[in-house]
Amino acid sequence: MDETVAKFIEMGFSMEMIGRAIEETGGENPEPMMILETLFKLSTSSEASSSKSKVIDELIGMGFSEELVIKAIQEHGEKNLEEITNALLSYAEAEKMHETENEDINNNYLSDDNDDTNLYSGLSSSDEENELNSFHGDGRLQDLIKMGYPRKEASIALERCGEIASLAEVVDFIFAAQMARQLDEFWAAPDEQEVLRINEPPPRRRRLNTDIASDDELIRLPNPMIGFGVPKEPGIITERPVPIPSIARGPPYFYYENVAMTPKGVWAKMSSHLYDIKPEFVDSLYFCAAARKRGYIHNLPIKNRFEIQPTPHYTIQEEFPLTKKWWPAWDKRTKLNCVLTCIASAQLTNKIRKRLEKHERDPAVQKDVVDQCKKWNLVWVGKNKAAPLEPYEMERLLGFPNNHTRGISRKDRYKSLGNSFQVDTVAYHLSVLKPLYPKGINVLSLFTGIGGGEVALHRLQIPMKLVVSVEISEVNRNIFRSFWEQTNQRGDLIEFRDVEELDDHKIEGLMDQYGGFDLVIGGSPCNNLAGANRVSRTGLEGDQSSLFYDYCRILEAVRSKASRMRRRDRYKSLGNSFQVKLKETMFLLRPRRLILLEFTPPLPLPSTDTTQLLHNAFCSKIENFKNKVFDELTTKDEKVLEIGIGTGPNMRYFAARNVNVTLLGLDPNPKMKKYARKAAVRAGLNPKNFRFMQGVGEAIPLEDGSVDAVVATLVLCTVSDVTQTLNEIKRVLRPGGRFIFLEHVAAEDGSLFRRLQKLLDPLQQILADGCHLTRNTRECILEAGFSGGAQIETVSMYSFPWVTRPHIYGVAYK
DNA sequence: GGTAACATGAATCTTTCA
DNA sequence: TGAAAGATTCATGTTACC
Repeated sequence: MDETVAKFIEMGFSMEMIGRAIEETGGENPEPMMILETLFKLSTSSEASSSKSKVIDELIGMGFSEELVIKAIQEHGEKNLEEITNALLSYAEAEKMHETENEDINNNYLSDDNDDTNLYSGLSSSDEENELNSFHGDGRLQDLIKMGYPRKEASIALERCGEIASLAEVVDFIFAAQMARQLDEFWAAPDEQEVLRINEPPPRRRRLNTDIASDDELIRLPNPMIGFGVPKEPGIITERPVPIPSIARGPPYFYYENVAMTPKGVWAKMSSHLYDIKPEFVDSLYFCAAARKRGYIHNLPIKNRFEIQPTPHYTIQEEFPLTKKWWPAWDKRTKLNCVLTCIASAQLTNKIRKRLEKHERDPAVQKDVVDQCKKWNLVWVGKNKAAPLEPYEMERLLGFPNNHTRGISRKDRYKSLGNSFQVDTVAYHLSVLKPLYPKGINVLSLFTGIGGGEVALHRLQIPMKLVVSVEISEVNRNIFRSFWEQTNQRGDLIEFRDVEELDDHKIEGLMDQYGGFDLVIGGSPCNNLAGANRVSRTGLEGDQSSLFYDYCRILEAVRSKASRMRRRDRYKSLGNSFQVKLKETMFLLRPRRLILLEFTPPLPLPSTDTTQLLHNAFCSKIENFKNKVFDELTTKDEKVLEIGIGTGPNMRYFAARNVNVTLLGLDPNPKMKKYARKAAVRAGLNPKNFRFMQGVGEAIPLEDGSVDAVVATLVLCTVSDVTQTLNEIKRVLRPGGRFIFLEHVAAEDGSLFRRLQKLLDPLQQILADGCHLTRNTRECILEAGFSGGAQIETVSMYSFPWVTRPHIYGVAYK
């Protein structure tokens, strides 16, 4: 009995409640199941009849202010939870509008001139209505950015909400996503939570219009440009002055680089798109004999950095000793300027030689020559002979191996080197990864160039288990591949030409295959940012430099997927026991009424009475329902495809209809294979008749008309493209074949439940591996064009989580 | 057709000086 | 402190040459 009580405590019930439940159940040794039922009863009723403070606490925990919660309870009574929630949502909406108005007033007040740069200034209510109504077309993203939302959040919201969404809906989505992120942080592992609590900066929901950044918002370059400190200078710090926002902390790490001297406002914009992390500006002249002013936005730790050995020479004369003999005393340079992509002409060398032969002692001539030498980075290679650096000399300055770029044209060598990292500088920053990844690292390298980041990791002796490289220049790809081969790398190198090839699906596939990325490194093109560009220095929106947004897109996809993988692994590391899952579920649910619609633990259940009872209690109630769905299958269905087979929770339903069925299981996650196979064996299916296929519903790897039936239970809520998935299902079905389905769908338009679904949709997508709450799957199926029509029933039942209802089930005929 | 040489500017930051 | 001058800058487009 003590063990049973302990289990109930572990599930989250209080001792007091368990005592009451045992008492009410009666008898000296009541059945655990009976106690459990009483506990649920008590739990549910206690939610409604508990003290006011408990209700307040819970609503505050949902993100509402204490003041509003009390107001709502006073107005609607503490027992009417639905009315209270409805009222709170209305209050929150009104408060948000009020907040917006205040910000507008403040913006106008703070604005020096009342021109049109502020979108809100002078807007009447009808103007606002017009704006809400006219929120369509290509300018939607820009509108949101002008309103102050980060581009990343805005573009995700637009993508998820769809073309016809109103401004209010998209803004609601962003707001809900912010809430979801905060909840996500709540669910972070204990060690992550500890980090989150320290120096948490207040979240910024809205920003000023940054198209024309004010002076306060500009990021100014530091002087000296030493970032968080450099080895040979005093002032190294080990804690960031401005902490990394919680959303960006922890692995996978990222490291973004670009030129320091950009048009005004560019770094502020890049920072705002990379989690508001303040850039670290470093001039490579503190590492080598040439300047290279760069900004780095990264979430790496900064403590215990170290230099790679051997360290480069610190002055021109030490790096290139042969120049000492010819170096005139009046040229005081010890450092070179930035290595650029172009070099001086041979004609300039000739001109300088001729002038010096005639006027060597003329200070004016000397100054002019030094100016030219600085401008073109010339070094003295003979008497009165100042010449540009050779490519191999640039390689040395930049920390690359000798002849790293050999084998391509001289011009391409200069171009590639001029665009590369300074390896020693980057390696200093990346050195903190060495103790973190002693067994190696998985790298996603965007805009790889000639592989400066990878050379740094190699010189740090951090094994690269995997490098996924994206580089558009064939010349650069060849250089990098050559480096990979010459250094006998043992890891896998996967190359992409264009960042656009790397969509979310590919990223997730790679992460599933290799267990995720540890580092996303890259510097997007600076062509439209660089000071040396006199033709098209058009800023971050320029043709090439706008690829920065692809870096952000890909990084976000990687971190989002990693977050889901981490959560999944966390469940596993905790034993993936039913109790753990249930405890989390019960915490989320208010009131505590639930039925698990589809849950089969990936690992065998612990054989305790309580967990088994719980499992039985939840699953028995849905069994009848699922049986009805699967009754559509007959022994004539010899070859059946199940989309999203997961761990195989439906195996017994298949086995009950046709034990000899040939079952094809499709799932994007290859790790599901072993669980699905075990489930098939447990259900009594012949393992030889079961085939697992890794893939997605949008691209089913089967021939046309090759299966008798397709089954999908709770899958269309998760796929990226419902219409495409349905088209694929039609394609692989034989004529007369049937699509059998069970899905949860959006609640009725305009209902409170629908509003809650809309609010919780982003959270659900994060917690439930991309599951959408607001899909109109019924309409999609009806419009999919199944030639034999479709029969669809709608039911409303309690489910897990409770917002995933109502449900539809039925069959569509090809 | 491919490569190399050559001519071209302005934004931004830094330094100087009144 | 602010204006002015000086210094620096992951470049581009055209032409010449092989």
